[in-house]
Amino acid sequence: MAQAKITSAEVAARAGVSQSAVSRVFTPGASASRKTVEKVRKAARELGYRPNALARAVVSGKSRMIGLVVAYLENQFYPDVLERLSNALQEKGYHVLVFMASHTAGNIDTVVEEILDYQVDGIIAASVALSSDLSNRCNAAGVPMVLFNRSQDDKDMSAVTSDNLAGGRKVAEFLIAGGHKKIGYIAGWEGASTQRDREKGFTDGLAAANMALFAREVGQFTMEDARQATLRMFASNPPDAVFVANDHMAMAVMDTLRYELNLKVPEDVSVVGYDDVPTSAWPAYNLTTVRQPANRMVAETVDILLSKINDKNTEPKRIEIDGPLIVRGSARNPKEQ
Amino acid sequence: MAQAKITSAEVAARAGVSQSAVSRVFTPGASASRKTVEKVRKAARELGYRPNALARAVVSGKSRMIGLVVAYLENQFYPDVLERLSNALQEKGYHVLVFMASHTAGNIDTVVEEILDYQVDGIIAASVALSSDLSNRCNAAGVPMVLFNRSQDDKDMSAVTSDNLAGGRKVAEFLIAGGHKKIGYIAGWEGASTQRDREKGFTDGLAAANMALFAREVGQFTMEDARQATLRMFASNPPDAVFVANDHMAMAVMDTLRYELNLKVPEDVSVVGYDDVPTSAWPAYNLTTVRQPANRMVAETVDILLSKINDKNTEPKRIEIDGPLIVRGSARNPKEQ
DNA sequence: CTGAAAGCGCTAACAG
DNA sequence: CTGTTAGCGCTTTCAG
Repeated sequence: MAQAKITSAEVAARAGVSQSAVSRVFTPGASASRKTVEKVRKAARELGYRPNALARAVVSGKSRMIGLVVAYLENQFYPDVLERLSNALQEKGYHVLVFMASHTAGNIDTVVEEILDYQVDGIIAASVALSSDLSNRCNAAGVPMVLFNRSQDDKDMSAVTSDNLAGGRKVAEFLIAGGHKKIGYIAGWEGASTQRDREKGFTDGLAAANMALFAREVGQFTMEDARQATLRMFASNPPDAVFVANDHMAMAVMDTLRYELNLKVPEDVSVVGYDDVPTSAWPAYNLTTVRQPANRMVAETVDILLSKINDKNTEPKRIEIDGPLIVRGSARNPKEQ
Repeated sequence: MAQAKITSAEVAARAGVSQSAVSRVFTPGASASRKTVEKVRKAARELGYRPNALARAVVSGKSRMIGLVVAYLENQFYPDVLERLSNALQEKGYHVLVFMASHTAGNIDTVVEEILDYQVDGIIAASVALSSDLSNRCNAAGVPMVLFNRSQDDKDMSAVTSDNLAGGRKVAEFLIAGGHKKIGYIAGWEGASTQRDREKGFTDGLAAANMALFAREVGQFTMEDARQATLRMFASNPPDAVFVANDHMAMAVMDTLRYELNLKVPEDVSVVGYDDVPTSAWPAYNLTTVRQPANRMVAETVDILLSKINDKNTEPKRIEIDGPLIVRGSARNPKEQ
């Protein structure tokens, strides 16, 4: 039957020490004599005692929980990131409280309020834009936050992204080197900084070679919108290459090209994506793409967040990590011409 | 600057009522006069007060957090489930504390102990097997647990799965009806109940038609192992159809068949999977598969867990939800012969 | 190093 | 309905 939970007082009684002694034994930085430690550990083991993390949090003001806000897990990049993030944080003794900022479950502002209620030590917002009002609240509550894969103009906000500008430019250079003349772009949701930066880098790269976008459609970062965008683009004036703002959409674009438009990739059209999600390496897609170095991005994110937790006065940091172009088979390769 | 957090006492002072009055106003089931409610709400709004969920949890014994143990998010079925689970729980006022039971971050037993430390109200274990010792600890701690997509012999353990036995049988019948004579099976990790049940249902279905497995290899539920398994199977005695224990592996099998073995699917080999993950519907795979009704499985899981939280004496339940065979193009279709 | 005592912010009887 | 009074389980001074 459900045995009542063991308290430190009970352990203390059994070990013949004070309750605070028990607390010290289970507090990382505290000191106790070898003898006390042994007695307490023994009693604790026999009773099956484990400290109550919540009570500890209430009094110490540190919950060792990190709130993670994430919008949708359909794009493979995010499960991957979630897993890495959770692992990295677990290693540091933190745990992740997940909040889905989906459409159904109330708006994002509500979600962040709820997170704050749980006294998280920090917040990671993955691919969600926050009202500045909200970031103020977090600040007011003294809860550091870092944006993952999004950046905001707000100078006090830490953010980790890949170098989307450079990435977009690399794609342009690659496509130009491949001899493409009619280059199209399928955009993501235009409110996203990643979308804007990738496009900017891309068109800058084009401009550097005196070229401009031959066609442009918006795919909103969803597969269905990307499909529609592809159909529209190829109905009017078909390009010979298309850069798609992320892999998730790029795969929809490839499918649409191949199975609805009967076009060959890369013979008829070159396709390049962004992210390098696991699926992109599958033979069926074999997608040329810019890699977002998830491991390094995660490491930086955790790093910044923990620094800020340990010292609230740490300056906000914006990091852009360079990612390589991964050349596979979905785009004509200049080297092999 | 980081303003100190507001307490109910401060709100009480400003509203000119007692601290407990404030507590009542913010406690769902409690009663307070219209007048008090107004005064308190006003003061709270002005101060930006929100109740501390952790302090509440300590004293009430209810944290309104659910621990979710999940092993790996690479198989798309799980991100999908995680998202649905989190949404469903959020709607009921619960939040999800995620624990990755990965290889790197310590073994699963440790993970569950950590969850328990956070005083979660319940645990959902997705696709992870627990030592019976561990389920005892949860029981002892009075924390209900339900297994998702796994079942265990332990009769006290609630579990929600699809009807894997029936699913496996459907595949056998479908393949037989398709006129296949040499039917192979690529197994998942053999410790998994899903693997065992799917295979059992499948071979039972074969046996009912006086057939037996023509070939069998183990793919461990990973793409690379599945690839190797495929290579082995087709090197020795190639079947004309293969049932793969889940979609994640099935896609690796298809890729291997097409791009390494130069076989056509379904002309040379029929492939059928299990799960119906989003990717399976993509034109590149167009995989015939047994759908696991994630939405219903999630709904049941949440239902069972919350019932048990509200009344610890609720009987454990094992639910198997029937899922349809989704006929697409990766296997020869009897109807079209 | 150790115990006693004072809280952390909140809920839950308990009288009124 | 409301305020007062105890705690929840733990950390953290503070003397010793």
